[in-house]
Amino acid sequence: MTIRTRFAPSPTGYLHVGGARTALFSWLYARQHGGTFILRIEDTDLERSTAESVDAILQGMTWLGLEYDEGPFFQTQRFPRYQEVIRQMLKDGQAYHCYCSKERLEILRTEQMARKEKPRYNGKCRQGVANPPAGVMPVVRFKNPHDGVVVVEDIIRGRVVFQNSELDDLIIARGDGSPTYNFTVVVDDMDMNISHVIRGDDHLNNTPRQMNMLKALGFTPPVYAHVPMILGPDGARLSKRHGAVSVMQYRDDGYLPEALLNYLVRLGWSHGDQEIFSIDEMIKLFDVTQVHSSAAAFNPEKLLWLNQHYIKDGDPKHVAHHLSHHLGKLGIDPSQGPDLIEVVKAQRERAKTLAEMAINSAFFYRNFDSYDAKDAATHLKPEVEKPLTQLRESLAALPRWEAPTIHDAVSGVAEAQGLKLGKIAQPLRVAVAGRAISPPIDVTLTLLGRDKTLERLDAALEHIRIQPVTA
RNA sequence: GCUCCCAUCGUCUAGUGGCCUAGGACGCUGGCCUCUCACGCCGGUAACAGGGGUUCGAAUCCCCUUGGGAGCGCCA
Repeated sequence: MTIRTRFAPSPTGYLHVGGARTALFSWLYARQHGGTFILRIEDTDLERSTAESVDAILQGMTWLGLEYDEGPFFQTQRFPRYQEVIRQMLKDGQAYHCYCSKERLEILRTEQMARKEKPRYNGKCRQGVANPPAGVMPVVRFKNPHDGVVVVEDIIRGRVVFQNSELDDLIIARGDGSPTYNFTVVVDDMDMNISHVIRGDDHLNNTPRQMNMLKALGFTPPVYAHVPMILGPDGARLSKRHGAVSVMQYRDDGYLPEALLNYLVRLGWSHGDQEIFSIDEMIKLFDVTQVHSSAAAFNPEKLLWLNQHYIKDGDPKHVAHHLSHHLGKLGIDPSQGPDLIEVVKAQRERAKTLAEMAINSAFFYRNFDSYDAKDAATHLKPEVEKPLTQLRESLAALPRWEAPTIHDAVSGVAEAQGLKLGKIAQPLRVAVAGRAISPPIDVTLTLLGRDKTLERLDAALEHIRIQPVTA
């Protein structure tokens, strides 16, 4: 059997982490079986769908690396096909026109709720309407069976049984003739030969209706896998008020796509005690049937930890590639300064995000505007003028500008002055980096280069001389 | 309200009847390392929602309660 999975977002917003997770699961499933992954844009809601959202979703998929083999297909371009199926169903008596007004339906719903019943269409027009009211564009409803049950053999939920008596005749075409969601899904899954539908469990209740329509059309339903939703850290359904839910927001905040993917794959699924999964490992080890049936809460701290891990252990070249995007946002051109890959190697252990790393690395590429006030007050004091002056001479005289010789020079001056290394390294650090945070001082100076180092040392000495002696 | 789904540390999870005085990870926290910030290393904190069964034996199976979630649209 050929495996064909699909991701079918509606373009009414950005790609959010919940969607990204179901997309990942579908993609993984297709990849591990040598199958096909299809992207389908469900834009039948003309009111809410936007081209910007389509772009945002495509962009998110690309950034995550979830490449699709077919698509993107747009449902709005398949209207003729839906009309064709609707006509056929009407003709075969599997669907019928309904002239009930929205108002009447609303009253019906209210009455049913008052009677503590599940609100549903009562089938008024099901047997045909003798005198269709003039000027009313009827909707088309699917004739759902009255009796029997629909059994969903969900590969992550297990067997779920629905009574047909609980289901009503859903609308498959609006008054204006446009098809509705539950219907287009059925036609598309059928036409696209989808073998496995992996989607959010908010669709579990739609499944029996879809299966009934598939059956009416003579098509064997695909295998279903309903993955639980993602909850916010507070246990409520994940939403915008929980902060970042957009995939692209994570890019902008300095996350690596592999970190997000790794975080998402471990949400509701595990492989023993393993926490770190490369894409290849995910493809090899992921098992949809083992996905938890309970909802999982999104934990930003753990994502951050994973991001740090990938920054720290990832290929420096790869990290540098993504870092340059963030340096660019700071107005920095990484080609004007030390080799970015070397900067990454120096900084990788001290940043949880690329945005943070960019800020921490800015001083390599441009002069800082001012010293961190607290760090300057602590370290750029009159008593370091002498050691720093001596250090300046020592550094200026070095035959070669490389880490070991720089280190020897710094510790040599410290020793000569009877100071611990930190007593000289810290002022030096503030002098060149603007604050008391940087990679090891010898590495920092090596990357910064001799000219800038001496230049900034001179500026620091000047700063020490002109500051008021009251301190 | 009705239907469906779910329930192990704060969070993600291991666990599929004895290996569990419940393991790992994030977080938090004590210590070590140290030129800063970090990384790393060692240690600590903390859970089977409650009640009934089944069984020689239950976190694991069944039922009930409670608590969460989803659906019930001419939205997807």
